[in-house]
Amino acid sequence: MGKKLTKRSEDYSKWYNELVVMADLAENSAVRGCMVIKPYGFAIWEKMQSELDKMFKDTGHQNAYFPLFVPKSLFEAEEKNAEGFAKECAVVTHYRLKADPDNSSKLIVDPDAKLEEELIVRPTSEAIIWKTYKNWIQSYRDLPILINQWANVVRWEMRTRLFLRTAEFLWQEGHTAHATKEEALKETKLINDLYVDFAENFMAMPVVQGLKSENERFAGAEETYCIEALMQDGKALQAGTSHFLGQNFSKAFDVKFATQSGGLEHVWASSWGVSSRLMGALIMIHSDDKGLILPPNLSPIQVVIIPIYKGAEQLETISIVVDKIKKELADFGVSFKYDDRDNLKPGYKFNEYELKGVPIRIAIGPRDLENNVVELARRDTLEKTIVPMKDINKYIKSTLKEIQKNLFDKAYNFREEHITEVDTFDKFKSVLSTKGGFVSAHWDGTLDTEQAIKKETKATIRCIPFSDKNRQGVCVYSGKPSSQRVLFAKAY
RNA sequence: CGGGGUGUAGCGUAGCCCGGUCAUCGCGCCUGCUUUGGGAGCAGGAGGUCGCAGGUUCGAAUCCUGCCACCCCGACCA
Repeated sequence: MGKKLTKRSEDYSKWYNELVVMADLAENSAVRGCMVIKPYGFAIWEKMQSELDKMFKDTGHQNAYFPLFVPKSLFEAEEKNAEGFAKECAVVTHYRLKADPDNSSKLIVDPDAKLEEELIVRPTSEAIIWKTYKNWIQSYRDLPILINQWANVVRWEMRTRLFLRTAEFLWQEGHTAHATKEEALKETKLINDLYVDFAENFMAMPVVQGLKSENERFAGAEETYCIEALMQDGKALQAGTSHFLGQNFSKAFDVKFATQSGGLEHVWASSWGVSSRLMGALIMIHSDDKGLILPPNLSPIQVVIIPIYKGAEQLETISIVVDKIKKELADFGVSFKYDDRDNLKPGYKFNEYELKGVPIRIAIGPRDLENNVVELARRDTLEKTIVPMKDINKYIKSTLKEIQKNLFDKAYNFREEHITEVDTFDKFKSVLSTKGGFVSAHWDGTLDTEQAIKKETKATIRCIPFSDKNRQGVCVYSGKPSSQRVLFAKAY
């Protein structure tokens, strides 16, 4: 913290490190690719968590918690799911350590403490949750089950990237069970819409909403709905997914229910999640050369107040006025911080809160006291305004809204400028290599074409958008007929 | 797992080619005084297994071998 940022880094991992949330990596492979979330970073996550949690509960969901460990046999039950994750699992094989007989200061794994069955550290919880649901569901009266879990999961990725792909990450995972296919599909779509709402209205991050291609789909899913965002460097980021699981898991775990008419059927399911990756997205989508820019709706501190003074006496005079402002802000539901640390100069604090992305700064000094005004500065435009003391609340209320909107509009315009429709493969390649962003192109719907394009350009199908449907054309690669444009991009 | 790079104080680094007062500099930290409207100044001070383990040598941050971690590019992926 406190290091001067002179230019945007191409390397976002480094960028994060410079910012407020830092990963301190231990020096051994056991915690390879894990991150430490520092207090300010975690405050952002908590804010995101609490807003999302509210949205889940408003739509009838409940929180629960399931174990970290999944016995291997359970994991095997759903083949596709197991296949999808088998290559990247942390596995517990022993339950005890003992002193090394050759070196008493060292510990070794006790070979006598080998587990009869290995435990998988959950990469996702479908298996253990469906094992549990089997006992919870007998009748249509037990349905639907609408459960969400806030948890950590572990995926032993070959290559990690801070925030975007860490070995351990925080997320929420929803797992729902329904009596009918229609209901499960409706739930899948409901959450997809909810994620759009959260991304756009809280994160100020415009997203494209649509379906994943079969190739990009979650292994155990019949259909994967996604939201896809575009970062400032022109790369796409999958921001949240919602899966229609059909009866895959209920069949794998034999979860049947008695229907109203006396039949016995497998239940229908959905699962969905967003992760701490969203923090990475939030940083990447709004930051500028001065540091983070947080949308007011998610900023742990919306307003920071910085006193400018000489000597304890002046500080005291200012603090009395600030007390009044603090009270008004609190009544107003605005979160704020009064930074009266004496060992740092105002200029230092200005830069610190700009680095942290606090939306509005109030500076107040003797000159302002005389004129009964304060200086307000907004982080997104860096504009400063002198505001009469009595208008502070009004100004702050409207400015917080304006900043939220401005951030969204800015990101939206950038996104729109970076969706390029192309009709030839040459154009496809040149847009990708020069301008970046989403390339909107016709696709014949085959896996072969998708993989050939990926091999040649590194671009994948990010999303088959819900908008932009039913436009006839020919596939940009194969020339075969196509009924819809899809979005390609290089992705994180 | 393949290809490239890096590892020196809390952070960022110089030194490595050509072994020998080379452990350098900046930020940060501690003490004191002066400062405070855009990252304070001066003076003094603390802080290091030079990634780890071997080897070569009279002598290794520097050369050799092995290992580990991190970063970038692939494969894989939220």
